[in-house]
Amino acid sequence: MQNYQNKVSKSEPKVTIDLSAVLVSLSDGIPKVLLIENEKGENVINHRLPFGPFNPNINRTMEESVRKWVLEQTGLRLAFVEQLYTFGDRFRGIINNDDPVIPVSVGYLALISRVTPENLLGSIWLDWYKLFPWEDWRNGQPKILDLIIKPNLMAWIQKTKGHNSRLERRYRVEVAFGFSDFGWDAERVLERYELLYETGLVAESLIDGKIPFPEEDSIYDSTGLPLYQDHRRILATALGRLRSKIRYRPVIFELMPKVFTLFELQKVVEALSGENLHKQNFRRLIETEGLVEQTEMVSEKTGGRPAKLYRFRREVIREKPSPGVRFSRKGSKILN
Amino acid sequence: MQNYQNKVSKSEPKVTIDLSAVLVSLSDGIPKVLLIENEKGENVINHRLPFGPFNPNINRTMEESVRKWVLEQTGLRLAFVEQLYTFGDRFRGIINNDDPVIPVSVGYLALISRVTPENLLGSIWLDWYKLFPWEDWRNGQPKILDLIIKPNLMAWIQKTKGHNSRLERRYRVEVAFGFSDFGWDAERVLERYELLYETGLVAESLIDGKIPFPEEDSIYDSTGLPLYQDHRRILATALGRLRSKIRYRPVIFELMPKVFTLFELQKVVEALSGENLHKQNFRRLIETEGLVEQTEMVSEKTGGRPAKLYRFRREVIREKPSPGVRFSRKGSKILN
DNA sequence: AATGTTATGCTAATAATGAGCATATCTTAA
DNA sequence: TTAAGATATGCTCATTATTAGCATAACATT
Repeated sequence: MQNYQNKVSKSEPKVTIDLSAVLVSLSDGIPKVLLIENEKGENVINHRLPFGPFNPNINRTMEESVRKWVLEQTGLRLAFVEQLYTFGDRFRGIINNDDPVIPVSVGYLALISRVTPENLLGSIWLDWYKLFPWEDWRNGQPKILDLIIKPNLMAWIQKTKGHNSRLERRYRVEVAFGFSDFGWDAERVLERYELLYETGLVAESLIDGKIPFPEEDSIYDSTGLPLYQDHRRILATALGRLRSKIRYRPVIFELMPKVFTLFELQKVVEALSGENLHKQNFRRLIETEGLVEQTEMVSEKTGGRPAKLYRFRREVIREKPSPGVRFSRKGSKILN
Repeated sequence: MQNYQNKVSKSEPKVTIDLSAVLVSLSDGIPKVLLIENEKGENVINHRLPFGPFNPNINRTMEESVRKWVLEQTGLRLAFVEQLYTFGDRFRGIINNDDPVIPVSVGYLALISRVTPENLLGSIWLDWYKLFPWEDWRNGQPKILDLIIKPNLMAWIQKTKGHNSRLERRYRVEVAFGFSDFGWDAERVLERYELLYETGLVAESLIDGKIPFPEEDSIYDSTGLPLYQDHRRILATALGRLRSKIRYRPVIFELMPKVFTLFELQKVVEALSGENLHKQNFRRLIETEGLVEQTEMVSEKTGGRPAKLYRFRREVIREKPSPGVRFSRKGSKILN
């Protein structure tokens, strides 16, 4: 049974597996991500995700290893952890030939119920939308879309010759950025980031040498903070996955305190999805889904009438095939 | 910027990345998976997925590499390919200590529009449900569930001491196998396989040394064909993913010919989901989702009234955020 | 007591879903 | 030639969800 293993392993190149973790939390309605400040250097890029190599001699599973790296680099013990994706074409073919080690990276998503002190190794909790300004529609369509992204994407479409090639680009852009019939689809975070990367609208494109020369320096000031290596791509994957997952698994409660008001819950969902929801319908949704149960307590923190406090109803997991916050996806409006 | 890379790479163990492919197709309403017959040996296990190591010096991306391995081992050129999951704890800690190479495997899913000749290297197309007999509910609840699986799982629950530990096992079993309120959830393929593995109900458990001694040999004859290494686990992941993906992306058409009748389409969906669907509602669903358009042709192959032939409406991708076959999940019945 | 603020209850219109009856159009056997 | 069998297809009705609001409740502050 070992035959295949041995046979195919002969001429192996050295491969390294990096494990990277996206830690998500919230404070004051701001969705946050844990970043670590790079050591000083001549780099433009100052931030990275917690990460480290997978060493199976030390940690039996990759998840164990992720937990270890995160603990070492941030002091945090993770609860909810989920594998995201494995990135095998890091730096898009711009591999440093001096370095015989070719890194593959496996991204993980972890949810943290509240932000922790920022300390070890210069870790900070950064507003997710500082990295993806075009993803936050809670105050209407982000200006950057019409000002910078849309015109540049349109130019990119025109730049190619050939009817089919142009059509293909147009379709990709339309679907990813919602210039099509159905409008903005919050979950397509990765598709959007990939397009911006490809069209040279994020700083990483330059650094990876994809784009020959900065056309307008100012663009990169407004298209979000660039990260080390492909970490922003991993983050985009994480945001997309989280946005879709809250709809069919009760993961949102990993981000909530033990008890909470329905409006607090709504604000968290809105912060993640980047969209505003209809308040009355949201509470009906949550209640009829059986996701929560009342406590006898009320919150004093609200301005007006005190809000009842709820807690997560764990039993819902055995009652429905895919319990989650199934709010509608009919585009973004400013409500209430 | 290279600092981190170098620093962490120092004491790397040798890691191998295997890429495995799950090729799915259909013939005569039977969902099939491509397997390769192992070379002769004293093994019990005779089949494996197409796989091979990722060598970044040869193929820039992992997907490229998967395509190459599949082409070499089966002669097939893949169209639709999607990454599934990365398995880092292969053989569950039973690592052969003579072999310093610890394999991590990245699974891929590919859809093939029709089964191909079975030839190169002894590749065969096998009925998916030969590997997962408990997953096919098209003719009612599979007998194996009540006969073998349920009693063994119940015994496994009782085997542990402590109220909490027992409750936890009970919950896992209930949710995975639908002994809970909502019944069978077709998408939880992996959860079910993992449970069977853990409880020693599939042959791989024995081979990996998880279970000390076969209690009843006959069990393993009925719990499906075991595969090389963790390939059956990869297959379970693939089936679960596919079952969920057809609901929100039009991937089902990757498995269809250019034109087809609505009933043919239904049969394919049923074959994958393992459930029977309501015929009239299915066609209403497909039509109102805008997934198909009529051709002027009709099929002669039907026994009675000739059926109109349809084709996939590609434009649907730009019209809806997540077009797919959103049939209901209200459990399985025998319909029509 | 009036005003502002947030929570919460409720409704009418519309859309989606679940289950099934009825009819249409073919082939094949009597 | 007709009856029987087999599908395909059209349509309905009851039920449940969803959307968009209006309206009221319960607090704090002025």
